[in-house]
Amino acid sequence: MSTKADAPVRRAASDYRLEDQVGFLLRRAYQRASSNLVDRIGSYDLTAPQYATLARLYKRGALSQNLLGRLVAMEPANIRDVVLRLKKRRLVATRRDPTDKRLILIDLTTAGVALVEQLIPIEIECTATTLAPLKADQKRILYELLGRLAEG
Amino acid sequence: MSTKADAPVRRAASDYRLEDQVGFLLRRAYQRASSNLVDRIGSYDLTAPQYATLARLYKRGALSQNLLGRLVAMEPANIRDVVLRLKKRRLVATRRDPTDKRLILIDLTTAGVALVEQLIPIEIECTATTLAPLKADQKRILYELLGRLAEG
DNA sequence: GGCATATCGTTATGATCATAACAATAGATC
DNA sequence: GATCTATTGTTATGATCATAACGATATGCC
Repeated sequence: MSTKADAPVRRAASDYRLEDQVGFLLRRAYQRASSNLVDRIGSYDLTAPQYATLARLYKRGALSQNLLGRLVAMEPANIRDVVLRLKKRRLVATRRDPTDKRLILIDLTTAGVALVEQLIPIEIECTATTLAPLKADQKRILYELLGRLAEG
Repeated sequence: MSTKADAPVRRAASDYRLEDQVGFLLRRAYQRASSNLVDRIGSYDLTAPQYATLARLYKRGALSQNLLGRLVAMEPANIRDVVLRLKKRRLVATRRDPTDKRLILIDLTTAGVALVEQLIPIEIECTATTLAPLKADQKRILYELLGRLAEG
């Protein structure tokens, strides 16, 4: 704890504060949200990106690996690994697209569908927990602002 | 691209949307912010967490590795790796605390100080870029809300 | 048909991330 | 002083992340 004040104020003063940088704030807020989620669905051995992937497939049905990746904001190389892990656990199945040999179509298995339907209410509850410090109208504003940032 | 509409609406309908989950929004917003930063300081071969670490040391002076990690929101195992990389590049130096043999004190080298002072204005400019889609009062509100989320 | 370009998936590399288990030291308590 | 507990740093494991380079397939245009 003791920083041992052997050098008082060695750096040139500056108005700069790390806490004022959005990136840092966003990273910490995401850490919190992610931690909340893992606390709840961790017993299912699922991570946040894995859950997002399953949820996407649940809503949209079969998707090419590449498009699936874009819809969950993951690079091709990353969505590949996630799909591999989900496939190993039989939550997802793959097949080649007959009309476009480049594509790999990903879809939920029966087990995958069952799991997602079990997790969705937990996720909703978890989002509520994360947003608990905010009032209703503040939540709405936050969504609006975050959405604008993400879209750039 | 073509999803090949071979299965219309196979899942039970649900009000759930992935885009409504804060975690997902925060992750995407952080991706954007991080990408903006890397676009600008990438030529220095620095990542966002590495920059944050340097910035902390710049403001606070020498810190124990553990405390440094807490101040940049990184686990002990992770801050260790970051410090090792920065140390390898001579941006940071370490020494043992004489009064508490458990502690490793981290501090910027002369080269580290020079680099931070070069990067700070870039970071500030980068934050401005990320926040460009927002009006002044919206930025203020966003900070307020994100801060509240991060603290829990 | 043939060719340039674009897209898809893979591989490799390196940097975060979180978690658990562990040895060493410090501090508190008696 | 001896012992119990807390903290610090390390190691190991596994999952994201981003980036670049690459072969295979589609698509556009001529």
